[in-house]
Amino acid sequence: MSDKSTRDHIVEAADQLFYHNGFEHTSFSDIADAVKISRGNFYYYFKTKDDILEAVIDVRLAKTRAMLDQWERDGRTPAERIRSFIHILITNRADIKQYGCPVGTLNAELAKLDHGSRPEAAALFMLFRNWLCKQFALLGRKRDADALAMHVLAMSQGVATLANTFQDDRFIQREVQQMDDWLALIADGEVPTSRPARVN
Amino acid sequence: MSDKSTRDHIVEAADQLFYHNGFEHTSFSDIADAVKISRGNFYYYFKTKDDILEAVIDVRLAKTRAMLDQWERDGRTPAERIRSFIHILITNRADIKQYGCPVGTLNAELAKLDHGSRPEAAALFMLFRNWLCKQFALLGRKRDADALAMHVLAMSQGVATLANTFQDDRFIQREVQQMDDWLALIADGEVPTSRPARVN
DNA sequence: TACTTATTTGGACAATCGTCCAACAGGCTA
DNA sequence: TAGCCTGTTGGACGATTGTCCAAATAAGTA
Repeated sequence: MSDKSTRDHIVEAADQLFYHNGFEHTSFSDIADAVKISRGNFYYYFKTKDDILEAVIDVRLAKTRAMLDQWERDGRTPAERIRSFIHILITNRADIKQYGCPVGTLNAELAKLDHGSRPEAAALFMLFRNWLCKQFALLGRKRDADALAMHVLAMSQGVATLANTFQDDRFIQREVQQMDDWLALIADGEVPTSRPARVN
Repeated sequence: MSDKSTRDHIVEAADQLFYHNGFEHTSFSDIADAVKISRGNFYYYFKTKDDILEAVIDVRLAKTRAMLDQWERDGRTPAERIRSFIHILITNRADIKQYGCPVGTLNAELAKLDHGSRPEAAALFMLFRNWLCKQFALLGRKRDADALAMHVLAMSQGVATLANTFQDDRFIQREVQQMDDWLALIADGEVPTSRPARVN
């Protein structure tokens, strides 16, 4: 039918450019230059720029699902799996320092543009939220699993935002360390529901 | 010399539009329509769009300084003052739900645009950081005051980002409650330096 | 009153945006 | 070979962008 490589190259380049420079700030010409095709060729694969965004989000959704599945196979305990999530901050710290969190910044931009693909971008967050929720439930925190998932998500977002603004690596390291310690307490059942630890 | 009201109206309208729709997505025409002046009149007060951004940031810096000074006068204890900061999330929850944090989203956008005013936007964050740092020092946490300040900033940013994405009010309420409890522990000297609480 | 300065107007400008298409190249089948 | 399908090209299009200015108006001074 169709040679998928060109379409894939477009989506791949758009994905990176949207992350690095933002969706609106990225033009057709920018993507065309990156893929080294003519500007007119886009219309053969995508009707509008918004269609490219949808394709990019779809790819990100698929990649995220694959990553979460992999973590579920690799991590022997729920705590280990949650730790895998937290440690993306370390793994991707170079990119985060330069461009922030790809999920958070995309959602923030689409909110300002009042863009039609906001729900799909939010689904990206929902993927992590539900996965984390599941892991906390397995940890025996069924009652407040979602609250804990949101808490971890919020921390990660905040750390990414500040690391980006202040261009600070060690801040990431420090906050991840704290989250690891916090997670260990949760895993040991030492933190009361929905409340911070209280010293006896 | 010059009637400042027109200039002030421009900056005021630009401030709001930049927050609601983003800097790049806001055009001269948008601002002109809001202020009800002709598009050409901008050049009398500002040479470029970037100059308007600088003016907007300057106003935000001044307003923020005034707010922090006020909190310092009102709050009788450092803990009360820090609580004032945390509770912006509640006070401004309607705007945060719709547009996110004005400081965080501006910094995120300028980072992607690789904009020249990034440092000035970061100074907006620095204002909060230094003020919080001072309050934690007064609380007797001189050694890790800045780390605690960054931690509070990060939490606030993460909460704002997720509240915006998920359009969730109660999430803000819940996280603020947790931060209040955490702050109370810090104020009572019950949380070890740079580490989460450890149950005996 | 006249003259000067301060402010505002509406449109010109070059560039860029997303969109769209007629023409063309290359490979495959008949 | 001739015809057809799949991909690709480069540029036209109307709209919009930020910038800039000559002219008109308002305000203030002599």
